[in-house]
Amino acid sequence: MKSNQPANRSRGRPLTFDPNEALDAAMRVFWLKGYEGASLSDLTEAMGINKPSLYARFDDKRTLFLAAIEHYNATIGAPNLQKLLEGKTVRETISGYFSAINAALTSPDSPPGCMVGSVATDMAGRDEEIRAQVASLFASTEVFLTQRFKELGDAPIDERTLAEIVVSFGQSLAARARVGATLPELNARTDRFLSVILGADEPVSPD
Amino acid sequence: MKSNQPANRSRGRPLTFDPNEALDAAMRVFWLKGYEGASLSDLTEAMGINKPSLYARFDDKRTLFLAAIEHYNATIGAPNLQKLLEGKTVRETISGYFSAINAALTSPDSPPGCMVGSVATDMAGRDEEIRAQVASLFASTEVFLTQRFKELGDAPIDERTLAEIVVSFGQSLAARARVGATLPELNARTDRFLSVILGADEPVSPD
DNA sequence: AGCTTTCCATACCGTTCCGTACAAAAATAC
DNA sequence: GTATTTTTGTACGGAACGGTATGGAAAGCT
Repeated sequence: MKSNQPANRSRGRPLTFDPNEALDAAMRVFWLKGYEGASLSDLTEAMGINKPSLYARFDDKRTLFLAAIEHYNATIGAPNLQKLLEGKTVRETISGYFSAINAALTSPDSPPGCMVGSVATDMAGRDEEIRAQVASLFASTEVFLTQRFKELGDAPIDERTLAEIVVSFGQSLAARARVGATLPELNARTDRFLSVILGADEPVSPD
Repeated sequence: MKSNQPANRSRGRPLTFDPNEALDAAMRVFWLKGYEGASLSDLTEAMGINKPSLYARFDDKRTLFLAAIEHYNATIGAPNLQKLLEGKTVRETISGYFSAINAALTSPDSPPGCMVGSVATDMAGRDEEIRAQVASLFASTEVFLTQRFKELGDAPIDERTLAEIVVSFGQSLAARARVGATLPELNARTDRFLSVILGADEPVSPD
């Protein structure tokens, strides 16, 4: 991983922007417009910087995209996964997980759907490094869920299979959100799914 | 729908290309490269025509993309749906359906994954007409499965819910194929899914 | 044949693309 | 204060972008 850091960070003209905020803005542009659909003008405008600053900090457009995927995982994917630690039963855990990702997928503050599940997965078809990165994210998500289900101990079926099915359903929710499904629709779909997988119980949506 | 047909098709210089084959070639370019990632040069080269011919027959790039989605549905999506008519039980039907789409998703003759589920769904986030078109395809697929399950009569759960879950799982298979999953991997995932949804029985994969 | 219709190939249009050169600006170091 | 380091804004390249004008080529019609 090539580093673009200066030799002495304390000297020289200070940055006029927060690199993390700029990366967050870039992530949202890619999330909405896709990789090729996001122009450098789109990016620099949203990031509030000029092109030389972008290149000095993030090398080039493709490297910035890779960083944006990591940033998405760090700021959105991982926090959703942390919801898995709250429930005390498999049902509570899965329900809380879906509740969190459904809200994220339909947040009015963000582009629709999942950046990894739609934009990066599309891009995975034509870029080997991104393909491997996204495949790794999918796989590690399933590993994480499998581990959590085993810790909880009350899964009605094989934990890995349950994790596969839960992650798979989550991916389909992302696709639905991308094509316009609302939060209540996603929650209703989730409730029906849970009823089939785990048997009838309290729904995700409180109404 | 604006038509670009000539007034008298029998007169004048004949076409030197098959419009349907050209559309098929364009579909594959979009399928691999995405909408913005597919340049007119990419398209015309794959279609074997020049730009004026493309514009005379398909209006412009975006209209060609819409036509490519329809072509995908007609040549790949619909034939897979027809597999639903072959089985005599819900299990046979679902198993045959997944067997067909898993093969399509990993065909060495095509780009990986599903054009609608990856490329068009990504694009749906930034183009209202495409969003509506893809949402309609998703919805009608679920309607078709629901109807078929009701005809078969042996669904163990509510037919619409089963259709939702089956289509959702199919979408996740498409995402997995896009990021590199092989046919055996998809079939294995499918077998585990079917065991949970419908109970243990013969697997999709014969080995 | 000559006319009309349609299509093809080249060449071109203005714009936007990604990326960079350059010099002024703003900070620390001495 | 002067030198050094780093970032900033502007301005610019060469290439590729989506799209089109134009003139010739290839067919049917009369």
